[in-house]
Amino acid sequence: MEIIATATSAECQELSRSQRRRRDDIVQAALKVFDRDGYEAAKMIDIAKEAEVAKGTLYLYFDTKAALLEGVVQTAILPALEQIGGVARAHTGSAQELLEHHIRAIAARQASPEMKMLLRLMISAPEQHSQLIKFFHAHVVEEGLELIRSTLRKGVESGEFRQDVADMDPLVLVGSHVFAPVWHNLFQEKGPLDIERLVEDNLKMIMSGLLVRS
Amino acid sequence: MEIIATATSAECQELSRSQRRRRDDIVQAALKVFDRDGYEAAKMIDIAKEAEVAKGTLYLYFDTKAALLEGVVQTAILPALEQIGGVARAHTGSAQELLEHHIRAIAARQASPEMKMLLRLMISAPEQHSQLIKFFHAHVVEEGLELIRSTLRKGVESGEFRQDVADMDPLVLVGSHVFAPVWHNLFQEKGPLDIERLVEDNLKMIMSGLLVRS
DNA sequence: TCATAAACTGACCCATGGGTCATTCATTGA
DNA sequence: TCAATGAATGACCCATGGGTCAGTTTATGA
Repeated sequence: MEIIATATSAECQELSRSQRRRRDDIVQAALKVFDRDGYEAAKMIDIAKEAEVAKGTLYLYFDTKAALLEGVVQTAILPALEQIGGVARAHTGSAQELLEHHIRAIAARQASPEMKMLLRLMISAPEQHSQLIKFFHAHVVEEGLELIRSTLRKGVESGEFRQDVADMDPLVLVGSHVFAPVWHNLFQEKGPLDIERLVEDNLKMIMSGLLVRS
Repeated sequence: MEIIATATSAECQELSRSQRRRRDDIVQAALKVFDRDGYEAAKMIDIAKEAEVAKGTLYLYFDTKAALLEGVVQTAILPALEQIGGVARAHTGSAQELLEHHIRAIAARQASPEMKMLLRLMISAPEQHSQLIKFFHAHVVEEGLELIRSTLRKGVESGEFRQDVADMDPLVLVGSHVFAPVWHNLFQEKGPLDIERLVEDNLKMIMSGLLVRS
């Protein structure tokens, strides 16, 4: 699994328009089947049927099943995971506002179907997808946590947050949101998480805690 | 996957002492291999080697690979998931104390290696383990959340917590802890979660929020 | 229209691993 | 010591599914 692959073997160079379309059909089909069955259980023949091509055709565009997965991650997953930062440095309002913005963004991102699939993929076979996990840790987890961490510091400096907040593990602020992909994988049928409500409740607690003001 | 199985086929009736030991060897070996490789990728021959028996011997004690998994879950997993309730009704202190107690208990439970394995198992093949997932949802997730919910109500009634806390989604109070099994599956090598610290930070935020007192 | 190449097909190959069972080994009791 | 019982073995069977490639169809362009 080469995440930042520099175009290997089958998917080299420029492809013609029709080739590009075909490739995209296959990627979309694979995304659907991988998501439905999981990577291990997904059968190449099913992906072929879904894409309405013969099995052999898959191998004209991707050398192996693993390469196809890589194509899916690169084409359909990673683009959805682009930065939420940027807003951070430009932002001029209160730390509280900024924190709220970040938490909403993280909650929305974690609720996406891509996250659901990614989580299943990574947990099912961590050894095989160690590169993907590394990428995910660096660009989703750490980046997200660091965003919050810096916002907490900012809030302490501006006097909005208590001193000890600066050393707080940022995970406690988004734990219920990063849990969403797990929920979607296991309990989707029990009714989906009400993300909106979760965010509101979380923000309420973050800002005020539970206790009545003494 | 029959979780509350009433002794099917192979594992019927009383077993002799030596048989019981053998069975337990196999369960322990299976637990180890399932945990290491995941259920799908785990090979019966590897479990046999781990238990220091021949492959055929496994089938004297368990009819199928799935039955072996069931044996593992029943023997090694479920007993570790026994109730955290009970304390609830007996407890006489403040709701705040009770809430803290529950959160510590939940955090500890979620940090266990059994949870790590269970999560992987369920996410890898939700269709096959729907019974297990149902059990897990009812006896771990819902029971845990209900415990918190009732404590929140108690705190509102006693005047410790704000009114609106009663309607809060309890997941926001334990999100970072139920995320622990995911972390352990994916990022163990990046250093384990500092559960103690996470609990302390979480409790601090739950009770006081982040803001300076106005 | 026809030659050439590129895209596509699906029957086939074969490694893998769950499950079987004829045979061997160990234990027990007379 | 010697059946007789049952536990244990591992070579074997076979379904599955990833990957191949000789043959077929479609597109191109002179």
